[in-house]
Amino acid sequence: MNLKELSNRLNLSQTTVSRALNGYPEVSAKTRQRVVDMARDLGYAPNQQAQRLATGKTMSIGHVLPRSPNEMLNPIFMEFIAGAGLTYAQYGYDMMISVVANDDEEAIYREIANRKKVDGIIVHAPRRQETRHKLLKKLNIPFLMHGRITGAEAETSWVDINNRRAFERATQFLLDLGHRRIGFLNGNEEMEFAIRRKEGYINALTKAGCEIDPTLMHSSEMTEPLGTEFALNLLRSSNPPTAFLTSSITLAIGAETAVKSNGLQVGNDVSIITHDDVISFLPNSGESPHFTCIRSSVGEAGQRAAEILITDIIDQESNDRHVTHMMEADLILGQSTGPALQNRG
Amino acid sequence: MNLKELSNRLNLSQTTVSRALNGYPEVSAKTRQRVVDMARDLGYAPNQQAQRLATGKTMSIGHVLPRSPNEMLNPIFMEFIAGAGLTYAQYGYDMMISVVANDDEEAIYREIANRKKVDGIIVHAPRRQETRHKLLKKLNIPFLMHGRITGAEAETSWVDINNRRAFERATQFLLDLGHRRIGFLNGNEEMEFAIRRKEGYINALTKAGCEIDPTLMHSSEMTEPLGTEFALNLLRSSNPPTAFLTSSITLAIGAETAVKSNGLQVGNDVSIITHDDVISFLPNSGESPHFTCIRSSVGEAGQRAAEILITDIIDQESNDRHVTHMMEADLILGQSTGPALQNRG
DNA sequence: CTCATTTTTCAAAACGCTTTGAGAATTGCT
DNA sequence: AGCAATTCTCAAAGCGTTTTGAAAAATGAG
Repeated sequence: MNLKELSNRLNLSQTTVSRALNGYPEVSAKTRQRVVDMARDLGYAPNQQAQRLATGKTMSIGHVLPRSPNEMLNPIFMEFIAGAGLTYAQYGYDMMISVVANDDEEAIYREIANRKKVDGIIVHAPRRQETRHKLLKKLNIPFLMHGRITGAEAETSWVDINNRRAFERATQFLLDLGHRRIGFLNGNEEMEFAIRRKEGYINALTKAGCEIDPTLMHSSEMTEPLGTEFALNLLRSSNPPTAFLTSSITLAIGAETAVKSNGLQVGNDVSIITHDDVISFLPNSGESPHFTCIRSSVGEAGQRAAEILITDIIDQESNDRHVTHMMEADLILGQSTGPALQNRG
Repeated sequence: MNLKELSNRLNLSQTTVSRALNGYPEVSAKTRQRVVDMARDLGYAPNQQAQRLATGKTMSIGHVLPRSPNEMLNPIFMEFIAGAGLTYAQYGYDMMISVVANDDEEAIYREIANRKKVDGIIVHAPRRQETRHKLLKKLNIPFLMHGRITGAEAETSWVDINNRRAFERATQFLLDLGHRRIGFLNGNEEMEFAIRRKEGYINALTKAGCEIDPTLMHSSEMTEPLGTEFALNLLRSSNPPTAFLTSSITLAIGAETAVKSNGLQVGNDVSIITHDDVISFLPNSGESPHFTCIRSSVGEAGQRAAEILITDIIDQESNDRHVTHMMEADLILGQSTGPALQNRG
C-alpha cells in the first residue's frame, strides 16, 4: 500500500492525500476525514525512505559507540541512550547507533556526514585530547557533546555534570567528618570527566590545607574488581586512608568488598562516598541509600541532550548559537559514611 | 556533491559512474579508476536515503528496547548490541534502536514494518506469553529472536543459550560437592530464560532425589541489592542453604555481600555459582575467576544473531527455513565454591 | 446573474540514487 | 576491409514521497 494506490482508491490526487495526512490547511475537513479513515483501514503509512529523500530530513540522530581498547563498555552509555531514546520517541526521531573500534571513529563520522545518514550526532565521552568536535564542525553536521571539552566550551553545545564542584563537595564532606586521608578511585584520566573530578578532589584538599598524596589516587577503568584491588592496596599500606571517594557505583562496590575483607565496617571504620549515575541495575536509592553519594542521573542527561540537539536542528537559523546545560549533582547522605575514627570519643 | 555533479565533472553518465563505484563489470578498468579517484578527491559518497529508496533495501536492522515497568535496563542488552554492532559494521548495516514503554511495543513494530524502516528486526527477551513473533510474521518482516519461544521453536529463527542444561549442570555440580539445600536467585519468571533455568535447577534436584523447597527459590529483577536481600532472608531462616545458584553476576555480588555480612566465607562456608553473561564492566575472568560460573558470552550471541539475520535477509529465497543457534555454556571453576560443610572432616 | 475571491483539487517536477534496454565504440576473425 | 561479437557508455524510467504552480470548483458581494 503506497500513496498512489491509496489516492486511486479515494479518487483523489496524491497531493491532496499527502496534504490531508500531513495536516496542511488546504484541504477540507470532510476530505481529510475520508483520507484519514481510509489510510487507517488500509494500514497505509508513508515509506520512510521516500519521505526522507523528499524532505531532506532523516528524522534520526546518530550515536557513535567506540569500544575502548580493552572492550569495556561503560554502563552509563546505555542509561544515557535509554533516556535520549525517550525524547526521540516523543519527537518522532529515530536513533542510529554505530559500534566501532576506537581508531575507525573518524572514518565513521565522515561517512555519516557524507552520506547524510542522520540529522545530528551525539558525541560521547570527550577525551583530554579531543578532536571530534573539530571534525564534525568541518563536516557541517549538527552535534552535541555529552561532556564539555576544556578550551572549547563556547564552541559546541553540550550537556554535562558539574564534576569539579560535585567532587569538591564530596571531598569537603569527608573532610568535615574529620577524614584526612582519602583514597580516590577515579575513572580513566584520559577522559575529560575524570580530569575534572580529580581537580575537585584536589581543590578541596588544598583549601583544607591537606597535603596531596599521589599514592592515594588511582585511575582506571571503572570495574568492580579494580575497585577492590586498588582499595585493598591502599588499606594494606602503612598509612591507610579512612575514607574512599569513588567515581562510580561499580568502584564503590569493589571498595566495599575490600573494606569488609579487611574486617572493617563501612560507614564506621571506613567511609565511602561515590558518584552515582543512577544506573538502573545498580540502584542506590531509598530513604537512606546504601552509599552516600553525589548523584546525577545520566538518563536525565540523555533526555536533555536529545531535546537540545533536536531543537537545535529544528531552528537551523540559530546556526552558531550553542546551547549548554550544566547539571548539578545532589549530595545524598547514605549509610556508608561516618566520622573519622580519630575523631571519636 | 552528488552523483550528477560528479558525473558532469567526469564527462560520464550517471549510469557509468554508479556502476563504476558499485563494482559492476560493465565498465573498463581505466574508467573505473578515473571515477574512483575523482570520487575520493571530491569526497563523494552516495546519499543513503536515495540509495535506500532506489534499491528498496535500508541496510539496517532494528532493535526494540522495551523498558520494564520499573525502568530497569538489563545490562546484557548493551553487551548484546555491542556484539551485534560489530557484525553490522562488517556487513555495512546500520543499527536502529527504539526505546519504548512496554505497552507501546506492538505499535512500534507495526510502524517499523509499515514504513519500511529496516530490513529486519531482532527481538529481545521473549516472555512466557509471547506474541511478538506472530505479529512480525503477519507483518511479513524478517526477524530473529534472542531466546527461544516455547512451543514455537520451529517457527522462528533464534539464538539462545541452553539455559536448562547449564543450570542443571550447575546445580549438579553443587550437589556433587555435597550441597543439599541450594538457594536459587533467578530472574523474573515472566521471562522465558528464567523459566528454563528454573527447570534445569529442579531437574537436577529431582534426579538426585532431593526435595524441592519453594522457599529456597526467588525470582525478581536481577539487581545487586535484591540479591543481597533474598540471600540474607535465606541465610537467616531456620534451615539455611549452604550454596547459592544465581542467574546473573549482579545477583551473585549481592549474595556475596549477604554471606559476608553474616560472618561467613564464600567458597568455604557457603558456595556461590552464577551464570556469567560476560558483562564487560563486571568481569569475572582470569585463571581462577572470583565466581565459579556457567559462562556464555552474550556479546558473541549478538554477533551470531546479527550474522544469521543478515544472511537470512540476503538470500530471501530461503523464506521459511529458519536458522537456529544454540550456545552451550561452559562451567568454569572459580573461587566461590567448595564442598558442603557437613561433608568435611 | 456576474465577477472576484476563496477553497479545494490536481498534474508534474523535484529529491538522488539504481537499473533497464539500447546504442555507440572497440575488438577479433576471416 | 567487412562483419559479428564484445566492450563500453548512455538516456530515461523507475523508487515513493513532498512541494510547486496552476486550474477547477465553490462561495460571496454587488
